[in-house]
Amino acid sequence: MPAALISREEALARLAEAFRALGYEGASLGALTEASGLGKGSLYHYFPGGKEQMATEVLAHIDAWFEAEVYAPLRKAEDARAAITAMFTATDRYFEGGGRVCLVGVFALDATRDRFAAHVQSYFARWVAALAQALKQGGAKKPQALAEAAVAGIQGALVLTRAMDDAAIFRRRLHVLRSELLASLA
Amino acid sequence: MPAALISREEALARLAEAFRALGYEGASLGALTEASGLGKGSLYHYFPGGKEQMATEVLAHIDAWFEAEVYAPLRKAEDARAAITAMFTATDRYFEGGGRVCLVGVFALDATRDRFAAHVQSYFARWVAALAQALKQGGAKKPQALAEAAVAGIQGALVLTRAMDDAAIFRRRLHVLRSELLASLA
DNA sequence: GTCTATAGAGTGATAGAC
DNA sequence: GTCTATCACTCTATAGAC
Repeated sequence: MPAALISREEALARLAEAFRALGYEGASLGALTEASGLGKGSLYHYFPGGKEQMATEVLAHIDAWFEAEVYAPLRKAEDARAAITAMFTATDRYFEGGGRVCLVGVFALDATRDRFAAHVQSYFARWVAALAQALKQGGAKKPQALAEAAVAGIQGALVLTRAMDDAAIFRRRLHVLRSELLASLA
Repeated sequence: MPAALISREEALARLAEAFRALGYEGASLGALTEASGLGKGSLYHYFPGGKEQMATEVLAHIDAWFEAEVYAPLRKAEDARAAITAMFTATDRYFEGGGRVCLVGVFALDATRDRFAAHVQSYFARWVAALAQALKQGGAKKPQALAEAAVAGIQGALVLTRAMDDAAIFRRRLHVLRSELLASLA
């Protein structure tokens, strides 16, 4: 059969949303087949490693997106102010103004973390490091601490937003975090 | 059997740790029986509503602890500085310096939230409100925003700490958040 | 005929309920 | 401990492209 109704790429994006909403344990294969729009056969054809492979590839996909859209621009930033502003724009877009939760954060909190510990750790470590580098380049005094505060702040904002089911919290928090970082620049 | 080896209270505390570590979906009844130290029969004797009742009672237990140790002291604070310092001490103790994760935060992030939405929302809303009241009483300028930032900051610190498996992150973040709140007081 | 993509009934194991 | 539902996963069957 030549023309698949749903591409592997599209299936991966849909799987990501399912894992994001349900968590790793909560995402049953039934839910994943339904979300992906693929039959069980197709799913296992694409992902012979099963659920774990699906999650691993979803994490890799997210990682690649952040690497290209967030980490790399921060690292090679010449204008720290612009780079940091761009990071918040990308972050807001990615998390859909708080309507979407961080899959890596979800995986980090429960026992799923142990299974994907390397992915989870790398995602956050590289985010903090890239942001710290941009802050340092911009002349901030404590770049590492500021970067840690901002990344933690974003994750906390997602938790609070989801808990209260109020996207305004996310917007408010992002705005404040951005202002604080920009104010720290020389 | 007349004398239970494990009290209902003790069982509840152990169930809380299991839910905390595994998430709601991830906590199988097998894991819960093992964690509780009770047989399956005793578990259902104590919690006829099954897994959902266990989680509900665990949430209520956590809620009561925070109400007594954190929210109430903040609300009736005469000395805002002392009350806020006490909040951070209690928070650090409760989360064991970052070695323990926030069960309500874990529940908030995945589909579990829908099941316990009222508990989850109330927990965070009351924390933010109580802290905002203490800040206001202490003469802070934007108590609501500051309180939101602090509670989100604590949750984010827990996510980052667990993701990086580094308790130093939690200590650093709590210290900074406390300093910021204290600095905001008149 | 072979290969890739598909669907879905069927597998044993284990879940949660009681 | 027993029940049934559901789990992750396998397998067979089938379709069309080459």
